Amino acid sequence: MPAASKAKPAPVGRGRRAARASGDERERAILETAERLLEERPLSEISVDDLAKGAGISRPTFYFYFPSKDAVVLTIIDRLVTAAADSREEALATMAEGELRAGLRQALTDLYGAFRSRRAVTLAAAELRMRNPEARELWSQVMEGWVADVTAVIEAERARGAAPAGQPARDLAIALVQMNERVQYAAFTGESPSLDEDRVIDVLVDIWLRAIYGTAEPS
Amino acid sequence: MPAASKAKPAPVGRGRRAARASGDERERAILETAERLLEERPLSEISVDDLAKGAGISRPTFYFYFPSKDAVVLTIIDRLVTAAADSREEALATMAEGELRAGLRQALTDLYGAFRSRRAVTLAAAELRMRNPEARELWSQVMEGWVADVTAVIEAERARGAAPAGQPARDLAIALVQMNERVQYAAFTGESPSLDEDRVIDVLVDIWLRAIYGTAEPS
DNA sequence: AACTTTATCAACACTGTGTCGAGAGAGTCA
DNA sequence: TGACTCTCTCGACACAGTGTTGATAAAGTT
Repeated sequence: MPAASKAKPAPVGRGRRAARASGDERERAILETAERLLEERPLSEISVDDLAKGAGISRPTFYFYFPSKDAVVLTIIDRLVTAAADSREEALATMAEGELRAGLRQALTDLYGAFRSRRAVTLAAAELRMRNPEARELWSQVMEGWVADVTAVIEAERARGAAPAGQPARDLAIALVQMNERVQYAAFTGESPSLDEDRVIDVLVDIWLRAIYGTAEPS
Repeated sequence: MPAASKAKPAPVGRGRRAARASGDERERAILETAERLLEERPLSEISVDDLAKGAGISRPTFYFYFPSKDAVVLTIIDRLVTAAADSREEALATMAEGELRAGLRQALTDLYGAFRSRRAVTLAAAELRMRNPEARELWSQVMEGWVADVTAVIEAERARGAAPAGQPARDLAIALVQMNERVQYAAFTGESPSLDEDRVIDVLVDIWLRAIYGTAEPS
């Protein structure tokens, strides 16, 4: 007996049907085609037919594997989001007690790297979020997780007297996390104005440190 | 002679054809219909037929007035953007020398108000920007203007010794302006996480002041 | 009255989505 | 072996939306 045949816990699937046997191959082909095409052009300019053709099947057959174009992208985003969540947790873990400042830079660098390495998917996620509630929900969870962790860090730093009081920690965290999202997105698209890719981290870290540890007075 | 008939300097028009005589009325009806429908649902769920019906004309007749749905929205955005630019200039003008800190709060408040009062249009602009180069360009100009002014303010404050040195003023300005855009957008949609509408200004002003005037050390 | 301009829309061509129903091929089992 | 059941495939269809064409009406001009 080859390997898994019944022992496949239904890949949960962002609304897509469970896969089986030889069909796995097709499914992978569709996902790979989608990732490839997203490197070339925006999601809105990719049709179901493009995905089907790229995977070597007809358009109706595509619908055997995924209920829509959005579902394909959602599956891809799901992976990115999982990877990003791991990056975040790991980064914040190594950032325990004491050297928070250096740890923060590391955390922002790792997270930035996670999205930059999948730039095309990140941009597709932003596009899909505009019109797809499921994509919105998925992204929302990433942001919530990130905000929750940052809030905890800020509160801990304030509690041990390392950071001065100020706006509610969660409010501060929301604004900072959203700043990162927008600044990174702009750097990826290269729109103008935007930060050069190699300036992003320095600028963001500086603002984070000042927002968390600084006051509004020059020293 | 009624009034203007030939003496109409062709309203430049975001790609739309010049209007005339009784057609002006229709054109206005289309724009008003668009604004009204945008209060109800996202741009992607509004069709050319919806706009035509709302203005009391057939779909082909719509194309006599505007070349596409996007052109209608672009015209609307153009007005918002012009109003926002005025807000910005005015706010920064009253913010001359000295009381920069209070002026900054006023400037952010005014700009926030300009977009909040046209929430539906602001959200449509964000949506259109994703897939329309002209909308991107238009938005880009607003951001550039804003960044240029903020850069000048930061440099002036540093020059007179009121603000400490730090990241290049323009880089700082880009990140701060983009933070505002994202935080305001999130507050408008009410996505989660997002700041409560009445917390937005306090939080943003605090971060701006710390980023510009503060250092990364608690006082 | 002939002519021009503005304004209107039915009918068409086209692109893209998603569904239906008729199979083909592979595996099961009686 | 032959009936049965899966998985997988796709031609043909129905639909929704965009944008164009060409015929025509109504109003203004000469």
